[in-house]
Amino acid sequence: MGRSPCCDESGLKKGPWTPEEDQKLIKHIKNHGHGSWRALPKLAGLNRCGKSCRLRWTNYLRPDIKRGKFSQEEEQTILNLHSVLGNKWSAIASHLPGRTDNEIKNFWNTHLKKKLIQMGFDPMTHRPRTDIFSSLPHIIALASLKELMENPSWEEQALRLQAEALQMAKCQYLQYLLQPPSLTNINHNTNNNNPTEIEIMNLINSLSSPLFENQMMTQTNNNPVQPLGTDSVGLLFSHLPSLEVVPNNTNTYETTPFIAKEMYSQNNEVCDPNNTPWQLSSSSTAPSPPSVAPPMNIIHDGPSSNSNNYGDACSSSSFGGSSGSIWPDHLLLEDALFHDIPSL
DNA sequence: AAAAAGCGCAACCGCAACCCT
DNA sequence: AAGGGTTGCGGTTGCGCTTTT
Repeated sequence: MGRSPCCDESGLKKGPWTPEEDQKLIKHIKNHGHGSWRALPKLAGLNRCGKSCRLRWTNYLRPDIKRGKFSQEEEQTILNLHSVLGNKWSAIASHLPGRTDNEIKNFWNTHLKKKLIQMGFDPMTHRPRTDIFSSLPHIIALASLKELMENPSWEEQALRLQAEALQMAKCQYLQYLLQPPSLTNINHNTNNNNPTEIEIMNLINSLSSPLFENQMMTQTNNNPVQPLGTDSVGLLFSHLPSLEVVPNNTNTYETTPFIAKEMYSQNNEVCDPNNTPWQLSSSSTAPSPPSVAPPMNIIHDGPSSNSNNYGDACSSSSFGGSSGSIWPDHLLLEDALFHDIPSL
């Protein structure tokens, strides 16, 4: 197919727009709409290519554009959507009224991506980076050095830092073990590296620092904050449901209840405390999605089945299917980002 | 105070999908 | 069905501003 010559055409201005050009473009679109972008520059008296005009309008001049800092809600929405959609900036932007794909892309590249990397997460998979243990000695060394230089009681500090770094790494590894399969990988039913319950229990039991408790305590639904004991772990396994999010188009995505909850509920209504299977669709009687939510159907297939990665763990007799509804929000990256986790 | 480095963001580039004839 | 034109999208660049050295 032929490519449009666009800005390569000689004589057309490139680079930053002047206020005069902006005014011409705004005035023309106000009066005539944009029509054919290719024809617009001539009609509007602009020495620009249509592409440049379209970009300027959609990313900057459009009257409904929301400017300023991204709110924490917006930030979390971007993280959630990115974990499902990847770098589909326009799709993500469609859930954030007033924000452009370009703005979201920039925000991701300059802020969120770095934030994830700093916390030891892979920004593409949203999973903890698997090389955490290999880099641990380096991290500990750096952290210890910093403390040594700043704190007179350096021996104590160095020991404390080492312990905390190890705990943090364990937390991240646990998070990795318990996380749903890659959200961007639809065919994930095979996984030969499932952790055993004993491995996970041992890991949990070995974690005891305030740092760990901060990360691992339940914090939802105004429940009294309780550390996770054996029962909690059982619950945790028995309630890792598999969700299918089916957009109106033909693509199918799988996502976590956390993401769905974020997208469809503002008050934790979706996570039914009675474990009633819930279903959301444009025609259902379930809680209506917020205005930013996409017109999707969500099918909840109940507590985790053997068809997913958690099948073995969930069908285990020792972690029997008790009822409840607590999705381990605290195990998810998106939540962790907003907790007060000390950085090393 | 000046230079260097880092950061944020608007704008550009090129590809691919869509549309129209 | 094929081919050319148009639009949309994601990756990248470059520039101006801010912060650090």
